[in-house]
Amino acid sequence: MDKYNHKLIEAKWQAVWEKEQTFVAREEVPNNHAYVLDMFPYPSAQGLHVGHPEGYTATDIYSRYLRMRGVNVLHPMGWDAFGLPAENYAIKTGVHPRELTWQNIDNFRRQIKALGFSYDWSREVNTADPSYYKWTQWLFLQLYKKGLAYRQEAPVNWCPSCQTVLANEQVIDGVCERCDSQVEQRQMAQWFFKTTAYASALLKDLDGLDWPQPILDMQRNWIGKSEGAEVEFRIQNSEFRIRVFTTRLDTIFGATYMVLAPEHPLVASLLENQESRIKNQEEVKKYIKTTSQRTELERKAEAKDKTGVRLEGVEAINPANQERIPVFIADYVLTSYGTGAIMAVPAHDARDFEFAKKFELSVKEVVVPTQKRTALILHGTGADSKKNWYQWLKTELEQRGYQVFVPDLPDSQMPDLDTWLKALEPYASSINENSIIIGHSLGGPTAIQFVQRLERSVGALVLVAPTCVGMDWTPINASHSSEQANCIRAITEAATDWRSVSKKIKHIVGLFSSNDPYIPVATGDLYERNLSGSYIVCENRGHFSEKNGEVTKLPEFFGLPYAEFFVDYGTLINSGEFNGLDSATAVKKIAAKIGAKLTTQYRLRDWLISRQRYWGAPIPIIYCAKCGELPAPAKDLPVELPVDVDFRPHGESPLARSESFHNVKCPKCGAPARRESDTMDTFVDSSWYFLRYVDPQNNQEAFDAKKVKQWLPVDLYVGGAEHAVMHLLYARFITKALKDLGHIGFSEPFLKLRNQGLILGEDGQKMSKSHGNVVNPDEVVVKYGADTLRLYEMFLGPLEDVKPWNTSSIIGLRRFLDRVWNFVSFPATTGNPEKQKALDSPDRHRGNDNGLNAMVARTIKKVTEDIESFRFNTAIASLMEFINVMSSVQKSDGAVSTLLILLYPFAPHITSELWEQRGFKGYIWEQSWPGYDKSALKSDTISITVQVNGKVRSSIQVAARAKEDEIVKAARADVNVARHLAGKTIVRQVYVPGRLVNFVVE
RNA sequence: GCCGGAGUGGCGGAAUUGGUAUACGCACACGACUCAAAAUCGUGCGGGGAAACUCAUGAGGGUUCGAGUCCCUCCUCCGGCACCA
Repeated sequence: MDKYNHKLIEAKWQAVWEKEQTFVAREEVPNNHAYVLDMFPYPSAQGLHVGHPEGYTATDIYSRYLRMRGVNVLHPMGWDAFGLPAENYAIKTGVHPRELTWQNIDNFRRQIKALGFSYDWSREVNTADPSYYKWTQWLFLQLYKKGLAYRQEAPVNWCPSCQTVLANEQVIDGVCERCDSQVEQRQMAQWFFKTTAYASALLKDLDGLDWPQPILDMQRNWIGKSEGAEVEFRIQNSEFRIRVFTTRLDTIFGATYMVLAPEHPLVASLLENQESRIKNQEEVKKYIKTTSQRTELERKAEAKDKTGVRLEGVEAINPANQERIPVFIADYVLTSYGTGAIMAVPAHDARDFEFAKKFELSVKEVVVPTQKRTALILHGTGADSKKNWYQWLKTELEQRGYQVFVPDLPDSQMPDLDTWLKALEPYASSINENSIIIGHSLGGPTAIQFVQRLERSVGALVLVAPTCVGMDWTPINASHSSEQANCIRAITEAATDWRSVSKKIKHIVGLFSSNDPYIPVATGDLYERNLSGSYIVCENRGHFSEKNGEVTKLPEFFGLPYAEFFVDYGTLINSGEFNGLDSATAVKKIAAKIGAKLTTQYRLRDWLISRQRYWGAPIPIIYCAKCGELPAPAKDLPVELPVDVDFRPHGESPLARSESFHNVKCPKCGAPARRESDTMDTFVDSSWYFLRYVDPQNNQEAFDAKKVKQWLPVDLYVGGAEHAVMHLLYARFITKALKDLGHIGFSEPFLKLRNQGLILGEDGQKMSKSHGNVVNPDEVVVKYGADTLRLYEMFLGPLEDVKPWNTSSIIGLRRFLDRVWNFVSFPATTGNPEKQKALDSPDRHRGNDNGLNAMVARTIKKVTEDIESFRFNTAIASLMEFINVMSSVQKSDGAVSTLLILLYPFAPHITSELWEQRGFKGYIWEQSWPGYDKSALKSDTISITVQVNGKVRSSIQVAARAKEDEIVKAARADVNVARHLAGKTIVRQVYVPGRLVNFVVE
């Protein structure tokens, strides 16, 4: 028998498959078929890299497996052949994109075929071929007819380097996805597909898809649904109205100002209109000018710093409470979302709060947490302070929805912390993360000690004027009474202990009079914490003052739970008749009362498909001076790309400079007209290619509806997660549009989606030319063979994980195949008695094994389940175990043929060869997938783990049918177990059937 | 900042979904074969300990007879989104 020669074998079987058309999908087979699809590649000049075969191998394994289960599988491959790189390369070198692309495709096809994938090559498609893009243009016209394709002047993302328009999705951090140049804004007439028309369906139908959760999340995020209401605010003394969209109608009573986007048309109207009497016209105009000059990127960079200008003299009327509120323009409000105007509720929105802080606007709290907020007031010593300030504070807080506790602390002149803390114990259960603890004077240090003992954290701690009348805070000396000394010590220690409680307190507020001489004592660490910005210290700046022990004014923010703003839903306050309602109910009732319309907004925008490039499918539209914009007649399709075109970028479409292309007769009146010179985004090509595969040669229609009905939707789609939003969203959109047009009968193209994870370079970085860490699969195929590469890529780890390539590990998979080769090739005369014994021994391998049959059955089960759930790495591991155990024992033909069949989907060449060499009947791919005898899995004896107090002490062999009491008895008899039980009392025993016994002893 | 995902030997990764942590592979060490090397085969391989044992799944708590797996707090890394009202 020869050695395993992968080169000969792989060439041989690939030729057989090609000659016998083994993998051509059969249309005549009525039922039981599956469509298994890979994301087709862009045929780049670099050729295949090792990332491509990862997904292709996964679908190939699955396809071959399904075929052995009798399923008729459609498994096609093609080329996403239009696109910028070929055109950019052409600009640099002068090689025509078509020439380059066709060359690249040949290279890709050769590389892919060398890996032995079971594609039905008779269905290959190429999106850059006129026979394909004819139907891309047809698709465009279908959408056009339905009003789903439209042309509009729009600000577009313009890449000055690529000289083209980019979709929002193609602008990453303000720079071009492909060339990293800074993207500019330009006004241009552009073609759009109306993806927004399907926003709700695109969102809703995600529910029924078997897709990876992260992809579903990203799509939901991208569509960005928000439910809310549209409300009109009147402008005082004027006919103008400001229409706003809000998701928080429940907070409308807290709307203390309004903001319009600077580009909002109403702003221009107000400026023109004398009646509106904007007093600061110049300032407003200047602001509008500066914002318009700033690029998207600059706006984002300065996002933190809110800017804006008040429209002096303009006031809006809050329809909820008729209050007159100021109106601003500010660029933190975007024209492109909602109505381009907002009602600002600083108490319940972070951005509004920031803006309000900067412009010193009032903050009005109207929603509080539904869970009752609690406050604990710890007064200092002396009845006076109790009487004076806390009564008032209590009332204030109660009006803000708090439940206020004022523990009756022993009223002594000097604090006794232990006694105080004891008195506080009953209140501990009422304190949660929404609570405020207020410590006045000596209540401060007490509060700190109290928090320290709490198990939960606290919302806010407010320290009020930690003074103690008549005491001298200089270091303790002889003049202090012992009580005074204790007092000083308590406060100082509490202040020192600050760090230990700081993590349990979300916000800390210190209220001191500015001339308080004792601040440093109690707040040394407080100031330090202030630097990190997580609390506020209000020195007495009008927020609060304490005169003769009497509080005269509370800071405004005192009413808020602990943060500056509260964004959650809750219960309404300060909202007139709606007080006490929960947010959700309030929205409905307020809407009814003020006549607001409940609506839904989406973040999703229409899909801009125009590209001012050559290498794409021309948009089939004709412009006639008389008849206007007309679709190209169907009989004229395809509108072919002219070959002799100067495709160097000039900022207009290269096609515009091709006379032969550009000049055309009007299909309606025959007068001279011109063609649209833009081409379509390549994502249009790829959003319907899965339909073309079922009928790739059809030149009468895009696809035969019957064939589509037979094969679609796609049963399994595998590709990279980088297509999470764009490609997958566009393909879903096109599918829905085609359904509504009556061309197909389903609304979701891909029922089941799986992602392959990125394969990183050996250095753990993304493979790229610049890192010099790209691995070319060709080298691996030459050295180790396609089967080894396929196995290696699958064995690397879970399909969806990101994982680094490691060339030195490949050898392990090759060794495995060598062992398979030897195992099958050499006659089964030399069984190793030791191994045979081990195999028959019941405790081999985690127990449960009574020999060869069980091993075979277990492997069939494992491999089958793993293929079904895409865990190819562990399937291979179990095949390795199988070989390891069996390679030196007597083997039956049955075991050998089973091994070959199980391995075939992963390594089709070597298994096909061994099947033939061994003299088994037919071809291996004609065999059916093995089932297994469930009873073979069962063993006569089982292994039971014995634990004492949860620690493993032994493992015992018992008969599979042994009863609990027998097993327990056997377990206790075990020497090692007995030793751990000796002299102890068993207080409990846990028996998990078939697995373990645990004795709990004392 | 927000939304996802992940942290297990020197490395890639397993773990029946709460039940013997480290399967399988790489690397490494030793042995056999060989004049020798490679290849192959065999043995060993988380830390500590002579052993009994004991400590280990990013950190700290919790639930449980029992936690890599469940809950809470935190740290780190990766991916996506980002003024979306």
